[in-house]
Amino acid sequence: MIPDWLCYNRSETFRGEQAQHKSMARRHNTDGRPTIAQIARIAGVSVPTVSKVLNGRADVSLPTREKVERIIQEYGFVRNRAARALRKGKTGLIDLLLPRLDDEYYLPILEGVAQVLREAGLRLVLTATDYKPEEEVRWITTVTDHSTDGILVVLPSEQAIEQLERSGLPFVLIHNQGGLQATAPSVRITSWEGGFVATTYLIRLGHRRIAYIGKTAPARDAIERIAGYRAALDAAGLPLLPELECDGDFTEASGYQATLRLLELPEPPTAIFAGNDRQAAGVYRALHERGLAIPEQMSVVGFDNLPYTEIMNPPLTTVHAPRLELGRTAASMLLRLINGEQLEMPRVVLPTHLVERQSCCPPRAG
Amino acid sequence: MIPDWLCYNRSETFRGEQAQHKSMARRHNTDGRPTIAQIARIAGVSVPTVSKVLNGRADVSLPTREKVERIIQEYGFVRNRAARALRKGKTGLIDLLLPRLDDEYYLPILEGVAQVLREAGLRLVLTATDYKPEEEVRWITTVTDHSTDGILVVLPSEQAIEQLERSGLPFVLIHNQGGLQATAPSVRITSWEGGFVATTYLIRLGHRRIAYIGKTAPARDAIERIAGYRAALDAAGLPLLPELECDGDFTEASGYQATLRLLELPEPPTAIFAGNDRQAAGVYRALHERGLAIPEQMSVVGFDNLPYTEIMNPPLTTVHAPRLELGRTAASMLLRLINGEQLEMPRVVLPTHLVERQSCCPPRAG
DNA sequence: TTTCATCTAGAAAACGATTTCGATTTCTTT
DNA sequence: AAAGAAATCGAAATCGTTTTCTAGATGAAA
Repeated sequence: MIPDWLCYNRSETFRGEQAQHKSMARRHNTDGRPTIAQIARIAGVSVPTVSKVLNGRADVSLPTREKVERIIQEYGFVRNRAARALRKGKTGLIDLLLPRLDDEYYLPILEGVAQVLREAGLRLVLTATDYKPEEEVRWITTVTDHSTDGILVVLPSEQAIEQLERSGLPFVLIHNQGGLQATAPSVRITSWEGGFVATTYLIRLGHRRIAYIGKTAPARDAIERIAGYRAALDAAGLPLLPELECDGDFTEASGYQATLRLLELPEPPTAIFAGNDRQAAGVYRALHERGLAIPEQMSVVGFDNLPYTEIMNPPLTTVHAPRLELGRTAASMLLRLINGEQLEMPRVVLPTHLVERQSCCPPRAG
Repeated sequence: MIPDWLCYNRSETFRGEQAQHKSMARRHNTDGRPTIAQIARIAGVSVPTVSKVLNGRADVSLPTREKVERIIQEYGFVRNRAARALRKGKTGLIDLLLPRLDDEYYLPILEGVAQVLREAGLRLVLTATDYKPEEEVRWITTVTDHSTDGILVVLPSEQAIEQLERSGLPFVLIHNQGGLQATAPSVRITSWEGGFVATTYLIRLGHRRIAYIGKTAPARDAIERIAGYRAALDAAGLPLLPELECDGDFTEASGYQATLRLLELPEPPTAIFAGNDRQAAGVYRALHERGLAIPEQMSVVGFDNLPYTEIMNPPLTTVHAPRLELGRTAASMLLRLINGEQLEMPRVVLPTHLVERQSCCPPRAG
């Protein structure tokens, strides 16, 4: 009688174990990791049975299940993801495209995405595009194969969005620059409101001459921030003074330069709303160099709430951009899309809020 | 006569295109993405020929190659990574395990790894372990399946290293805490030397009472830093004063606390070597609060050279930890390991160096 | 004891690519 | 023109898993 551990795939067994040399038989599986077939043979069951045990199917008797589980434990078996992905059409991988990795701004976004994916048992494939749209398109091409189940893109270019829509893969955009009519799922922050609130805060403190830095930054968020600034001045009945709207590309250096120019004005401002925290750091440096006290001689407000704003001297009052939530929300939305669910709110906007610290006070009388 | 586009895999063609319903025929490939078989059929060639074109094999005639390439272009075909990975036994994925993502210290490491992998055409799977060894072990288990070709681990735990060695997968450790006798491939920085150089620099400036903060941080790098500090004092014939070696767990708060205690000493130090930049930020805060001028009344040196040290007031003199190179080097080593090469230098140590800025000067006479 | 429903387990067919190897065809060479 | 070499192409096997579908075994009900 033939023992049942010989019954499965006998021809394969013979060729695999007897007719061929050992070295040939395991050409691929060189690291000696067992496959389902080997586990099955050892346990004296069929391959599907092992698969059923692995996937917690019901149609396996308790003794069989326990035997298989013991052997899986003993041999430290883990299943081959590629084979599983091929068969199931899912890879368990999510792509995240970031403009760059050496910018701490994106770090909480990354962290938020990672948190949600970890909870869902998915893994995160990270790609930096270096702000180059061609790079982005190139990556989306390689990403659009079956290698991931979904894509998150931070600051996507128009072409990237087009390509994503064509690909048919689930995706969610973070900080979408695109036009307001766009329908692609996306998560943004209320930059306009942040600019409005920051400026209004300075106005309430009594400031009348408030400068803004960052007019030349092209990102949509930057445009909204200055729009919020202007709207706040307007709402308070204050004039919009062109000489108080400074160029700035959201770098520390441009904040420094702009501040020096502001200080040379016949009538300098009493407060500066830096478009982001990096520019605020430049503002600080210029003010320190000129020996001006913050906030007594100049109030400063930033935007983003980067970690180091807390340890600036004095700690910077700034608009908090909820970047962790940005990442978490986008990832959650993507998960729902992958699940085939409809998003009741495909375009989410997360609120910003002012974090009051010690870089602002009322202007000096006179 | 039978047209040649019908000749390949006829039975499959019939079942796939005629006998079955459309919905059933493409149960998996729901997004309408073409497969090699479909491209082959359209081009009137066999599946292997398309594969050869895709892989740039030589045994394809120019007209055939061009025809296939045109059709691949036209239909926007991209090959299924899972299938390729299964067959080739390589996934094109590298795992990077980081303690956490919300710590900007690791950012340049991540960037360095990403750079090298991008150049190599590999993709980066990112995982944060949150400093929990169990998490780490859990992840290494799921990672040790065939889903990645290699693993990079930052600050690995002992158990993680053991598990990696058992797995047989190529791996490289970054900031390995382990014993000096360990043979696993790893990349570290010269923390001891950094501590030595920083302290010596202060001694050369004329300081005699130099404090160190960060005695309680358990990481190997922290231990080496204080050892370098002590060695420098020793080499200069200066006494090791226990009251000048402060507790500190490398957080901003502990730098602040330690500084306050140091200032209450009957004879406070004239210089502080903060174990890292975060603690240096706490030192600054305490000194600013007490109205002490940096560097005139207190010299400060940090360690790590985080981005914000440049914009501190005054800019912080600190020891540069080459974190980008840490990432690049580790990734390059891993690539070589994956290629089956032997590493002539499995344990690499990258040099640190002092970055002189404006937080140090000679102590006041008397 | 017979009949029918319920469990279990396995054979075989996918999933989509790559690789090997043999069969043609085409090109040289004598 | 015949023989050998080189170029080109495709049939079939394979990677390791999941899924479907069917065949026995077992149990319960009549």
